[in-house]
Amino acid sequence: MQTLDIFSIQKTLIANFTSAIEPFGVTDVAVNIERPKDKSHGDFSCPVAMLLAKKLKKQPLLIAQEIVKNLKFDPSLISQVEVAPPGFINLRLNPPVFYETLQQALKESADFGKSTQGKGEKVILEFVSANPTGPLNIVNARAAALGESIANLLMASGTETSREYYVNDAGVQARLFGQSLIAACDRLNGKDVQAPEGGYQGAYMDDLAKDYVKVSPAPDPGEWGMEQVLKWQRDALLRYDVHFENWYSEKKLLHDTGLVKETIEMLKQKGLTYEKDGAVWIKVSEFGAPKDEVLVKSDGYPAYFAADIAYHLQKFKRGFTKLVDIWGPDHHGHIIRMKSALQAAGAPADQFSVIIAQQVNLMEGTEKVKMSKREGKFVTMDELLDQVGKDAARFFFVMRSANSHLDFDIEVAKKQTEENPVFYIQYAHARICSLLKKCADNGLTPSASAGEFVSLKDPESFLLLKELMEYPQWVLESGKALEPHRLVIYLQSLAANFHLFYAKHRILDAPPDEAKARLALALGVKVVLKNALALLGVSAPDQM
RNA sequence: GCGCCUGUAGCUCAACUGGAUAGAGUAUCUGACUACGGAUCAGAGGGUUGAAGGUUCGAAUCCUUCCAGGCGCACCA
Repeated sequence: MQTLDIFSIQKTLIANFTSAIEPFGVTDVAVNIERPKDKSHGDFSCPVAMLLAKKLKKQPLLIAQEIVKNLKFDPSLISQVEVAPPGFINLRLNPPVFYETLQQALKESADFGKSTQGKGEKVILEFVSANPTGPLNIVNARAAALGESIANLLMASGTETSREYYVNDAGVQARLFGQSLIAACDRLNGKDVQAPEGGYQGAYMDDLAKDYVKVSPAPDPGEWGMEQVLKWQRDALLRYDVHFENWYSEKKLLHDTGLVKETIEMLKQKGLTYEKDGAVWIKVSEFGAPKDEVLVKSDGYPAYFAADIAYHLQKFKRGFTKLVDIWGPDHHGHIIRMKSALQAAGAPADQFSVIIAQQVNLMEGTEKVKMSKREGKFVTMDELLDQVGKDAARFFFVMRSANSHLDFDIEVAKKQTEENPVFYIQYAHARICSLLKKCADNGLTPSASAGEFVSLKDPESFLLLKELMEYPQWVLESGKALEPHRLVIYLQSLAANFHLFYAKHRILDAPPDEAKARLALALGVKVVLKNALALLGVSAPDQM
């Protein structure tokens, strides 16, 4: 018998349905197997009859009944087929299938959930990419948590993925930053100077100045300062358990190599540019952008946009088939511009997508925390980590979809109580660990093979068995959709179902066969809790 | 003015991308250990999915028009 997992089961079912609808002669309908929202409807559901209804101009319910007549299932796989209004065909799995997948989960352990279902694409995920002119802030922290989790999900499903941090170390920023640092040094010496217009000021600049004056001979203030700030950022991200394969320097890799100039030249040759008011413009408005943009400023320097186009074209040239960027809410207007530019340059623009990590409101209870730089109230990622810790921070940021404007309640995140959703899940894990230990002390060990699980017959056990079986699919889908919050929803449900199972069924003093089977189920839950939390960057403690 | 995002239970958010009776957490109220971790479990109340139309077997989801909030619309990055 071949290995039995959620993917192969679904594949089989789709094949079964596809041949069952062949007699209808409709070819352009894709068979789709869903999880019913209401668990009482069964384990799988197929809405294909409703899709056919339109084409055949017949009642979906009647079509569903006809399909069922044509359906031929392997009886060891499917134990029940039902038609439900308005035309769903619902299926139930044969119980041994669940036992089989639990055995699989226990065997694979830390590898359970990994698959090769997502292989084929080569994804580059660019995120955080904050200017190296100051510490990382809250939105950066959100982007970091999202990016890292998405990368983990993609890789777990076999998608080749690279994480990249684009370092904006060129242009006006660098100059301004250097000047600001000099101004800070002057302030150290008692002079009353401000940072230049649009420059950088704040306690961290003064700290930087104190270190800068100690370095001799004095290096270029802009370059030196940015290196220091980058180091802060790296350290903060490391502390946050966020890693990058590559830090891509705008200056070194795009400007110094002449890539930006080449790109501008290429765009010119394609006839995509024109001159106006002493500047070079790119005709992105012909490709969907609301207006044209400046490529080369009238002072002769390339505009930021030019470097950004070069950078993204380069990503394709480096062999990536899919480009995903995570940007802050203030950049959503750039999406259409970038897409237009890529399209104009002849790149596959639909393979470029942007996730907007929406604004974060820091809350303390019902009160909004003022994000005043001067007061320094948790404006930086480091300060947030000091306050709530890595687990809560990572969890809270991926708990909601990137699109929602997030209220981050520091009070709740700090709490070590049931109000805090992280602890609910971690508690389930710790509880299982403690249970396993206690059982081991009493000479009880979990059973390990499918045949020994037959005593798991109650609805609570089946709920868990089913959820365990579905786990690899949740990993795949959350990754594909670039939405880690889906995995959080899954986790909360798994933890809740375990607590329910635990409250209802005794393990230690059950008859040995039952006890060992239940213990195996608990172990399966523990394995998945730990694996899933790891993908989100949250620890799974053995005790709390 | 134009564009993007958001609007769902008192509050914070889901809803597998058009599917079945719109679900969780929290807050409120009520119940459950002489027992493997009560950081838990069970139950109750709570909804015109911002509003009005439209599309179809079927809409929180799609199209149109409004309303409200946020963010963009630089030869800044």
